[in-house]
Amino acid sequence: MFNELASVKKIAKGCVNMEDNSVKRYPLSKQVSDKLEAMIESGDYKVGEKIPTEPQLMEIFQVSRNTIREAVKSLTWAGVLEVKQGDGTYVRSSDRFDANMKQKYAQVSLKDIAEARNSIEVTISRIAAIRRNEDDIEQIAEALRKRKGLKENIKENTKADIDFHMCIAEASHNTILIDLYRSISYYLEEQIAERHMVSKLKVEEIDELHEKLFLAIKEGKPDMAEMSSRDILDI
Amino acid sequence: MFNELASVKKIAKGCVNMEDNSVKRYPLSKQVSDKLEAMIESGDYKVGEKIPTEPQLMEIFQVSRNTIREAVKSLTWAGVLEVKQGDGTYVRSSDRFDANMKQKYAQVSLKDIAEARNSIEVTISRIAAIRRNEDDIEQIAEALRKRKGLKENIKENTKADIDFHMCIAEASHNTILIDLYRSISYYLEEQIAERHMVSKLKVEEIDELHEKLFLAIKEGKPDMAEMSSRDILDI
DNA sequence: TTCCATTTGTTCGTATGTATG
DNA sequence: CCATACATACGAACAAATGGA
Repeated sequence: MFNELASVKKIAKGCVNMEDNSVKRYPLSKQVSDKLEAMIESGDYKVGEKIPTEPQLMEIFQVSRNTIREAVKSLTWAGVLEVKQGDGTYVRSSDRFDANMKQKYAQVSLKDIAEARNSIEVTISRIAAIRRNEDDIEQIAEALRKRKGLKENIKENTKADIDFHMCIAEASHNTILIDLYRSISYYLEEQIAERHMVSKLKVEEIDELHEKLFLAIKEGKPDMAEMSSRDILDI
Repeated sequence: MFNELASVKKIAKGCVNMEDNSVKRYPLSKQVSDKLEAMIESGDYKVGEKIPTEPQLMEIFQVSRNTIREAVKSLTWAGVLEVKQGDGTYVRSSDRFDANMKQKYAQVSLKDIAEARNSIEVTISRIAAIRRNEDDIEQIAEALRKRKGLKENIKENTKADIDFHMCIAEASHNTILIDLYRSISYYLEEQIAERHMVSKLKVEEIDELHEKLFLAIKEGKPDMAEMSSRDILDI
């Protein structure tokens, strides 16, 4: 079953000598976790699947059980693996990023989270206005159309709204800001979906504000984009 | 030196019996980390201070070194402790919130990370100008003084600079923004420490910009704070 | 500067407990 | 009940980094 794993390159014990006299530490446990993560990312083990047992991993990587456990533990804390005592270890997610977010947000007030999201949204709008390309503009325009289309269905509307802002986030071309914004947005979506329900403005006015934001980004005006974004949030 | 610790209640080995027949596992390492965290939260060990060495902790809690290390590790990953090989273990934060973002950031380009940090810094400056209180202003002023003081030692200077901006972050009174900023800052501190070395401006001009940011926050001018913050980063 | 004691880092072996199927 | 698999804990040895003599 794990024959293909027998071809795993022998793990180098101790340190790795670099050019000159510099030495880079590369702990066995780190080597193992790196290899495991690479295997997961390359699809050797898919999400939901069980990875080999600890004794099997000992055999595969030729290290002690403690080292295996150390590696598995780090991937567990990174959200990549999920361990079930008496059963086995499963692949939870191939994405290292949003796994931990939920746990972290659990204790923080919704108000702070919303504010953090809004802050990032404003700053993202500014960057997007500077860095967007033609493709981004097209994507945002499309999302804006969809957003305008539906009015009655709240859930659909919320989703369209998030899509619109996610398109803007993508246009910032900054991986970490995108991931931060997405993680927080999805978390908030689960918690509340009524930002537009408490709005003091009419639907038409909100649409207009979004239109303005789009134009600012399209025309590459960061200050205007930032202001428009703030206007939307200050509803 | 650690006599007051001798009074720590003996840690119960094995399991804790609950009412009925339910049994709740309470691992030694978890007991140790809980106690350590409680001590930190209660002020027995303050932020920046060194906690007892591993052998001392073994003596205090009467458990093996591996157990101590497991406990310390969990607090390290929770952002509460900071371990320095060959030196000791320090209290980084009494707040358990900032989980290990380091691993999450590992695959993202430094450029994106720096930009994300700068974005958050700008938005934090704006919020701080709105929400700061007298105590915040005093803290920031103090950090500004320290920042101005030393000029030659690069490492010290970097630390003072981070402290200054962390004070501003604290003044925003938004837990998640503070933690995001702190996590990213610490990560960047390890990666690069030369933001001011590549600066095109003279030291005096940089100082002046920081002074301006402080005044904007002190006088409660969000727009001016945001602009000043951006000026500092656009160096 | 070198040397050395201290402190943490990594890895192994071993034993025993607990949960699952 | 039992074989399997993971959880916890102890002890030991050596490596590597730090700070001070």
